[in-house]
Amino acid sequence: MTHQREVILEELKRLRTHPTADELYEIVKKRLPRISLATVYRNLEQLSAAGIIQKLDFVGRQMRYDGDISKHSHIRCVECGSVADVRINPIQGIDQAVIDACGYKVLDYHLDFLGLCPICLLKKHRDN
Amino acid sequence: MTHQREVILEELKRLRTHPTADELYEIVKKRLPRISLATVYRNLEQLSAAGIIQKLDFVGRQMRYDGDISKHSHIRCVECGSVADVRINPIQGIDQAVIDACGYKVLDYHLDFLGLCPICLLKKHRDN
DNA sequence: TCTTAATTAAGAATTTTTCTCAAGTCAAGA
DNA sequence: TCTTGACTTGAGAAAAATTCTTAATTAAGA
Repeated sequence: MTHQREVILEELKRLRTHPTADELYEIVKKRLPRISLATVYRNLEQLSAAGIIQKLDFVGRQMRYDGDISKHSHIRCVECGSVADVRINPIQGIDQAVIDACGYKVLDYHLDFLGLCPICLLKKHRDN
Repeated sequence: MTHQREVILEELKRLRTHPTADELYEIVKKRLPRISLATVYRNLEQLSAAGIIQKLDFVGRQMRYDGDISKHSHIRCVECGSVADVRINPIQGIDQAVIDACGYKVLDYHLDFLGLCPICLLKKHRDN
């Protein structure tokens, strides 16, 4: 475990914002000013391959990362792109329903939401 | 409605493969050899903004497009990236549960799956 | 048929991510 | 402590996906 990897993991676990690689790079740079963006990408890739963090590859074009690997849903604001956690009970018996419906074997599922965050909701109300 | 847009929409509606912009470009090019990739992107963007098609921006880094705008789930093969439809009953009362959990207003949700398609499942069995 | 506003093709530019490689670091054994 | 070899880093180049720019063309209404 290199120092760089340690700091990347530490900062990601501390954040609750599901940062992009670039956002995390800017934050880590405050502690390690000489770190390179490729190092951030490389370590995020390895940490998620090892199951230590989660790569959110279903929240739009850009990857986001989550230091919390417990199973939970996300909601993304369609206005500002912010992502929040949503704790919802797992759906029972869904795997078999999918195999029956399409023949694929289910490894995982994501129940994710699109919506408006409290701030953007307020803005909309003001504008109308 | 330009001829290009007509052909793009027609081919997308015909396909059941949730193509990427590039895949659709290759298919449309057989009918319109001089069409440019940017035209395909531009029209897919406009058609999805108009609600005539669906942009799948939660299936990985690359966007995919679906000519079927009826509400349904998708499953993506982790090996080959193929995407199939899954018809599952809508989840009751989920909107209120989310507002309670995180304060965001729900506009839409996606219940999507990761798994293995029948072909890759077979390959895995052969390799082991 | 004109007019004009929208759309096109082509390529440049941008954005996000991955790759390359020389130099640096680490861990374990001699 | 020194050496060795494998792993990792920083920096920039490259790749992949998408968007933008521009002059030319086309669609659609008057």
